Amino acid sequence: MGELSSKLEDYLEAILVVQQEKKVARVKDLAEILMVRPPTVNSAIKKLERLGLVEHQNYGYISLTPKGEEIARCVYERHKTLLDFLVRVLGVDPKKALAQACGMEHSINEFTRKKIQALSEFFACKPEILKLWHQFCDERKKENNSGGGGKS
Amino acid sequence: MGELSSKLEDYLEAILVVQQEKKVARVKDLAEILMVRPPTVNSAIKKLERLGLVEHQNYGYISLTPKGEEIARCVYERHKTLLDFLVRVLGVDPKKALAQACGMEHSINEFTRKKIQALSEFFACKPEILKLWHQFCDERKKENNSGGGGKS
DNA sequence: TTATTTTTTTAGCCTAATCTAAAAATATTC
DNA sequence: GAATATTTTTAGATTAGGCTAAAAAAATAA
Repeated sequence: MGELSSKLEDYLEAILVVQQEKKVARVKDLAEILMVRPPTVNSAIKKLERLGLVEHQNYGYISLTPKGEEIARCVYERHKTLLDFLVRVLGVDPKKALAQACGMEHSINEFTRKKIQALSEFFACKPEILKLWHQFCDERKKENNSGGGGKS
Repeated sequence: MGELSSKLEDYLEAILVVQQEKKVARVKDLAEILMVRPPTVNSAIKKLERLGLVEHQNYGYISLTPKGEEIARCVYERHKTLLDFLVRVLGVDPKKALAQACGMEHSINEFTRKKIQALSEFFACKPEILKLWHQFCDERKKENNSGGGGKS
């Protein structure tokens, strides 16, 4: 009855993502995007079935129950919000941002997610402020590059 | 030779924090702040010892090696940066922010940490912009409160 | 339709991280 | 300094999440 683990959240999210791309999700697809072996997917799916979050008959497709889909969507929203913030506001390299968003997406609550999304939109709506923010970063970079040039 | 798990990072960070508060860290202290039982601390400490990150003689105090302290400081910096950002920029309740920072602190790299810190400082340095950001949030809140008053 | 390939499942093993119960060491109190 | 209390350690169990190897089912090709 406790909280769903972040691993199981990952499986739900992956089912949602695969469904969006290929209509239906299979064990193989989940194994690929989560980078685990098929038997690992199998046992995770069984757990999620017991929890009433996915449906799956043997050798068949995997689908989300309404409750499972709700959770999957929450995780996915957090993922998108964080990725967007990292890339667009903080200027993190998209590949590196992806890994970091995947890590963080299990830790934030809905209040925080909304605030982060609002912050991304704040900068998107106010190009002058976005510019000031970039200038602020550039100045700091310069400061760090001066200071300690060569070896002692 | 792979990466340190986030659990083991937590132990290193906790040793650092306890040392700051009480000069020396003991099993009991770590068990308390990490909310686990003493035998759990014991086996974690043994692993960290094998990895050359802590020093500990039986029934004695626990201390960080230089390498362990370096990692502990990195984790702690990420923790502080995230907590500050959540509370001061996003306005998250400090208690809730703590739990979320503890979750996220294992996922971000140094580039991201610096950027988040810079963003907190950007708002701290520019009170007019901070005000605009708060206004932006307030307006969104109003929009959400209007829209869909009662039940259909 | 039979043979081959692919996918999924089962069975069994492993590691990390936790726990409880009890033993051992250390610290405190009388 | 002996008795008591606290802390740490050991021993052994449990759970989550991963793996490999092999069996079973389904899909594809001949």
